[in-house]
Amino acid sequence: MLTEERLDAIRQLLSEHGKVLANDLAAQFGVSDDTIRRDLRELARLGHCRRVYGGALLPAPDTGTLAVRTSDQADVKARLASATAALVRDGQTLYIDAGSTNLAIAKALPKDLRLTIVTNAPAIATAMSDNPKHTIVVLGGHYDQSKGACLGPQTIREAGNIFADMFILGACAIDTALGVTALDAAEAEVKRVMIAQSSLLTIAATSDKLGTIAPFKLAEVARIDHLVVEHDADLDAYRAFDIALHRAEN
Amino acid sequence: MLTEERLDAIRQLLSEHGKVLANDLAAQFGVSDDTIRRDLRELARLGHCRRVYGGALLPAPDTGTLAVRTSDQADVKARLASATAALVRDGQTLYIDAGSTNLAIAKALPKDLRLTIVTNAPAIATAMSDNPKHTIVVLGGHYDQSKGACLGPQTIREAGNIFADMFILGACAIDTALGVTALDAAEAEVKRVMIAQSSLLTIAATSDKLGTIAPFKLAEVARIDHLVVEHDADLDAYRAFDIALHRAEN
DNA sequence: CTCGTTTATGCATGTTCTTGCATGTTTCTG
DNA sequence: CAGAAACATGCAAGAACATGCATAAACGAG
Repeated sequence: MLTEERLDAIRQLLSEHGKVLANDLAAQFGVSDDTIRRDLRELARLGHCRRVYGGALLPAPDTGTLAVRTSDQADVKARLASATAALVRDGQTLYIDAGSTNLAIAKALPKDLRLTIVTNAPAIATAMSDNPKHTIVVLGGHYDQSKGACLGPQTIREAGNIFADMFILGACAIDTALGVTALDAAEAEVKRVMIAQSSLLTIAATSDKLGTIAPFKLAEVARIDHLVVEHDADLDAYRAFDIALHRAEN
Repeated sequence: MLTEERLDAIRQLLSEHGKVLANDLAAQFGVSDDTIRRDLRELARLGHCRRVYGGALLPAPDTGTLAVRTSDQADVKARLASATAALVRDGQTLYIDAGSTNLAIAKALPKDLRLTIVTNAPAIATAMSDNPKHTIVVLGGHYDQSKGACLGPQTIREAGNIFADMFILGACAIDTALGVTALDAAEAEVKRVMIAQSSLLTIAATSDKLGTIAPFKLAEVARIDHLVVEHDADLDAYRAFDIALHRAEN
């Protein structure tokens, strides 16, 4: 049996049952556990499954409400947030798009700096503490409830008039070869405009985003100026680029 | 059974029943109490539950920044909200501006009606439960943190393109002789546009708003179509006008 | 056909994760 | 206050895992 056939078969079993066990697959296909694990690793990298101890599950389709996603990995996000917030300088204008990590970053922004914050995520606007040094601009448009963001032509039109010093990009996949990608077409459109209108591109990524791929391309990896990751992330593949790499504290 | 599956199952049981007992879970999944306790500890860390002696409960809904004003007179506002929400008809487009009473109204809107909700209050957009029948449009612009609303020329320009069946006007003073007035100039500008672009004008007012006056005039009292008040409000002065008067239940 | 390269695979090694149990502590209840 | 139940912590066994290396098959160029 060819390797590709086996991968297809695993995809098939996954979509049928929602889960697969590494042991079962090894016995079923007559290969070693190691080979199955390699397969699952590859499938996970392509986003076809989510690896768990003992096998793999179908990728979680937007786990529950926005509130749940926000509280998910709250400690990790808080650490990423404070590391990211440290990159901001007095007087800057920031684009911040949607995502629970970006929400945490917005909350962590230094309160003693004069900042202009432009966002298409209403939750970020409401989360900013009442601070006279912070000017907040909301990009309106059609509000996508599952994303927690305003998307669509009106949002893009409004963003077209605003240039920023830094764009804090959220919720996307990063692969050194294929670049920065997003899961949703409408979301990708807005993010592309924000990238084009910003001097610096900053991404704060939880480890599950690194080395993954999504359908809609946003930018090359080389376009990234600051990459903030968890303390134990593997950054070797990124050192070849001209990117300022930052680790969150443990 | 995979560990991840067990965690998912516990999440499921939690959302169904609102609580879980550690003993029951251990028996149900055929693992030790210790393992269940570890699971609950993990779920609590992720914010999916709140640990209590003997098991776990669903987490208390998080308290935002506007929580103080929102919780003020929460019972009164909830009653006003359900009375106001009853005025809405299927297929309508609604302008809803900022204010804690209006936030309560937005939450109380019937979930089985197709509605288009246009608001300059980001908190209202985020508060709407994920409902495919509701289309939500956010009016962007400069976000006034103390008001919790987008105000200014950009907001007005965007509102200029949208006509609604009803405007639910919030946070203003009402006097039978001097009309409907607002406390803030920028706020008043936006409200005036929304009034001009809406067929019906609805106001839900707590009793402390009746018979008071603020600097910036929005409209004559006769312009009001629906006035929703507390159960014990004195409405005599309003009967001379062609206004549909509604009392919230006690 | 032959040689070098690439790819897939299995195995050995060491690491990490999960789990149950033992121990001691905290919390509830009568 | 006393007993029981629930809990936290440390430990150990086993399963699952990652990694490096060796082997064998597949492949392409000369």
